[in-house]
Amino acid sequence: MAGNFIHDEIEADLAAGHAQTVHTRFPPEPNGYLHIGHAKSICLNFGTAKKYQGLCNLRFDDTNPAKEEQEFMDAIKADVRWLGFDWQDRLFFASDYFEQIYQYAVELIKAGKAYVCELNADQMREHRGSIGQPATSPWRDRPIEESLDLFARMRAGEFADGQYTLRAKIDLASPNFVMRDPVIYRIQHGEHNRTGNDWCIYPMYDFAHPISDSLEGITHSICTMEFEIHRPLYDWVIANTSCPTKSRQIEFARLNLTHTVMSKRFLRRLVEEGHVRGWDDPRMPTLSGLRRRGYTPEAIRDFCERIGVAKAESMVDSALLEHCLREDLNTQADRVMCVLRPLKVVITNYPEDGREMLPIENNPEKPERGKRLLPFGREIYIEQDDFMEEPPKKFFRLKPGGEVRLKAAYIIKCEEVIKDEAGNIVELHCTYDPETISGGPSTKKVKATIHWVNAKECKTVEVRLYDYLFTADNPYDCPEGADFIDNLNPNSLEVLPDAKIEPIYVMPNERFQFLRHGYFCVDPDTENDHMVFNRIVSLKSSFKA
RNA sequence: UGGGGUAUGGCCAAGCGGUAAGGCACUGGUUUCUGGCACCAGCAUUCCUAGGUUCGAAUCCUAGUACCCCAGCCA
Repeated sequence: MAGNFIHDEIEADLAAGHAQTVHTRFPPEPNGYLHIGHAKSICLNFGTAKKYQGLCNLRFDDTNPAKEEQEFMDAIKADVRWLGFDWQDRLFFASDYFEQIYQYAVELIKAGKAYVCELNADQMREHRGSIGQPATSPWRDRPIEESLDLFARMRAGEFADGQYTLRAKIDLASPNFVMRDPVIYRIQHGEHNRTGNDWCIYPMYDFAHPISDSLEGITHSICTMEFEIHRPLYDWVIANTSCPTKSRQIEFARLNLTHTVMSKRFLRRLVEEGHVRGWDDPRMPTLSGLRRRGYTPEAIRDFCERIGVAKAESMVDSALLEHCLREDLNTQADRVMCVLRPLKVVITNYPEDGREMLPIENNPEKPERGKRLLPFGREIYIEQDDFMEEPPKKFFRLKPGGEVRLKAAYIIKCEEVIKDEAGNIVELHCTYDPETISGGPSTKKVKATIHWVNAKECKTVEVRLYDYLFTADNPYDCPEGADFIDNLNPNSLEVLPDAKIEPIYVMPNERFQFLRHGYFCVDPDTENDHMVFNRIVSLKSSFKA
């Protein structure tokens, strides 16, 4: 893994003896699906641990039973594994530490460093103070014994939600609001998906996280920039409790990608309002969406490597992700010919019942992938776009009287354009030159080689072409009164129900390069007699009309 | 308006006082039975601005400017 400022810090810590090993963690809250932004964090945490021969834990930060679900935990584990990372036997849950966290809270109360407050949420807001104006709490000087008793009764379930909180006694006048006696425990009745009804009080993130890190022996707690102002509190908790080890929090900037949104809240809206077909819609930046689309874990890891890690807010161009994908798939994916929008071509000088099997390479980047045989015949389909009746000068595919090579077959010449009454081109009559068989002695050159399929021996398949979900680079950039939803790309999905593919057998999730089009993946909607392909990413093209 | 953070080409990003890495994008060209891939070449006299220190500054100092985050009993 390439270095970054976090690694510089880690190396300094190692050199100074502040840490002997490197132990990180990836701590998702199981309240949603992972997206490519999480992939950055996963690669950073697991990658950093590996770089320094350390370990990385997977820990669910499940301290808010109202939001968290088993479904998300299962999906998160599957996504992390799919991305290629292994937490071995180190799957942890903040909820495993509830009893210990509780005891640390008691310890704080006994030391006069925490107290039970009776302000409700609204009152606490009113007492929060403002810039230059300290917060207040009438309960700050409650006797230790009284807080201890109240806290025990909070745990025992004697009170209603919100009636009491436990607050750390730090500094009501701090310019950093996080330090103005933050709530560290709240009452929340309702079932927790792992601890059931064992608890009705739950620790806040700011209290549970440093303690969880410490209990697991985490040396470097890597998180995103918005937690930077929480770091004094993170350090305070470790310094003011007897928790076993000291961990250091280091923050980095989260990933933003052009043409998409990354916040869980907005992704949820896309799903719930039906703008996409689910969390795993191939247009979604979720790992499950990218997986279904056909993205490879290798490409995603490579992308996370290339974007770097820094503290400045940034928005990475989606073109980089696409580049990583093309680079990976170029060597991985076998080539196949598929005509997306078919145009029938009759080769008039080819025998009526003629048929021959022509060899074609599977992957020019990998000769060891060998060749396969393609059926050729008198009637074929070519791409509608590969013929133009009145082409611009730079167009060098098929035109009236013009010639092109059919990949792995012959050079054909367009003799006649057949149209219907409405003037639409319905068919082409061409002739072929038998001397120009691919691999043969002919030295005849033409400007273009196009793909084709045999009309008699091809399969009709459904192809789904995906484009950016949002037209704007930054979907949040919208006129006043508008919403990011208004930036949705109306053409983010185009379904082609009548594509023609050469006769092949496919495996679920298998990826191909459709020659001259792009990379495609078998979608799970595929059934025996109905194949569905997703376009993962198109090929680059330097053709300019 | 208090606190915290960040500013290097269109987009990321190295750089840590010795004279601006790399990738993506883009632009030319070579090659090609994929207008793909590969290959070659080009792409910041300048690092948010203005002063200062120094033989020498993107790097140090001073003063500004812009943007992001913070007043949940979310994480």
